[in-house]
Amino acid sequence: MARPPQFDRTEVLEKATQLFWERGYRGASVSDLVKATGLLPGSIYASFGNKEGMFIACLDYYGAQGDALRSQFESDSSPLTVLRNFFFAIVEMAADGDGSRGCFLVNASLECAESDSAIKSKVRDCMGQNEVWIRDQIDAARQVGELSEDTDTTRLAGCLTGAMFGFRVMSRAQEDPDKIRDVASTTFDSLVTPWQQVAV
Amino acid sequence: MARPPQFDRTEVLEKATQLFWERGYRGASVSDLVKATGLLPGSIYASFGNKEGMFIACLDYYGAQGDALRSQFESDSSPLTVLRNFFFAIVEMAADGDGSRGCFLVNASLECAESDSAIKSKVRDCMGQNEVWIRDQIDAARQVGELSEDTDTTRLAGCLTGAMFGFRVMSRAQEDPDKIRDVASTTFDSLVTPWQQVAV
DNA sequence: TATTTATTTGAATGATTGTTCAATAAAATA
DNA sequence: TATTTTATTGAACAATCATTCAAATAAATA
Repeated sequence: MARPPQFDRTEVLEKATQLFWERGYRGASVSDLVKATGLLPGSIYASFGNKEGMFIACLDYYGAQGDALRSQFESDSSPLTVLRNFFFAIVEMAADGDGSRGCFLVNASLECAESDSAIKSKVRDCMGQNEVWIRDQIDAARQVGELSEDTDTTRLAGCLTGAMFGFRVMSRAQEDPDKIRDVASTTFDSLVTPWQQVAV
Repeated sequence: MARPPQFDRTEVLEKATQLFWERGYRGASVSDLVKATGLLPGSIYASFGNKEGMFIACLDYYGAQGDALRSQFESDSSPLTVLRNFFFAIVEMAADGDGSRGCFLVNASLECAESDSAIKSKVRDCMGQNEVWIRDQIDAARQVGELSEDTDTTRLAGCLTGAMFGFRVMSRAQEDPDKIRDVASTTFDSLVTPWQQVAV
């Protein structure tokens, strides 16, 4: 027997995420959030606790979108294709016009020092999930024989994750889209090709 | 016929850079800067114009240290060795205990949106100088025959720069030092080895 | 319809933000 | 030594910051 929230939580998180993504945690004020989401301060604090709580909710929302994106690529086609498709989907997001925002997680990770511990650990969570998924695809590719048995799957996953961080930085730094595509594809091929082999 | 500044500019820039590097542009307040540098607000504004001016001066200072570091590795030994030594010096800085600050330039680039145009362009300047230097070393290595004539030196320089961005992100994200070393060296080798050849 | 519970409102909070400025101090020239 | 020029001082500025809260509102149960 209570009044339900008037606003659509997803819609609010979407708008808040866009704002934080573009301006950063400290660069977006609560009154900016009020303007962007249409919520008044009281509602924000009732629903998210405080500004940090709202930011973490946005990181969560962004992380969940990452989950959705990744699972969208999963299929019964070859694991290496799944991995490649995902990788280059991210490349396109970075190269695209809106890529100048970079990756919300990477941005948040660099903006916040270790003293913002709640934010940092949420960021690490989401990044970790991504890296584990990548390693899972590599493991699967190895198991199917697309990659050599010698493949150090954890290492390769780490390298690809690092490469993705790299071109997301380039995209926020306003690098030429074609250069981002070029660097990303060259790096992907250089890292993966040595372990590739025809399926058994 | 005027009173000279009382403070050592380099000393002040060093302390301010440390602060901005750890906490970010918006995360470090002017009163934090006052505490860290020992300068009072009036002196800061007389010498640097405003907070943004001081931040840009710090980026400049950091960039100049990069110049110094790079030239420190230049020698008459092989260009590829120069490049490798520089690359792994940065790797060690990232893996080291103090690496949790990441790269000041990368941090600044991600924290600031395009609206912070003066900061953005200073960051791009310094990053550009770094990438050009890397390409110069690769060019030299190609000319000496350490790298194949087919080597696309601009592309390789871009890939190595991107890789360095990547592990600097990992270091700010508090990744395990040994993992950073592993990822960095694997990526370097994967990118460079295919073009390497015995000197003519 | 009356009551309960939660949300929304929007003004007000005190703290902190970046910045200014008149007064003071000190070095260098004349 | 007197004068000029700049640096330093540190209090004060208005603006903005994140946050709070009592009142008003609305849905759901009884």
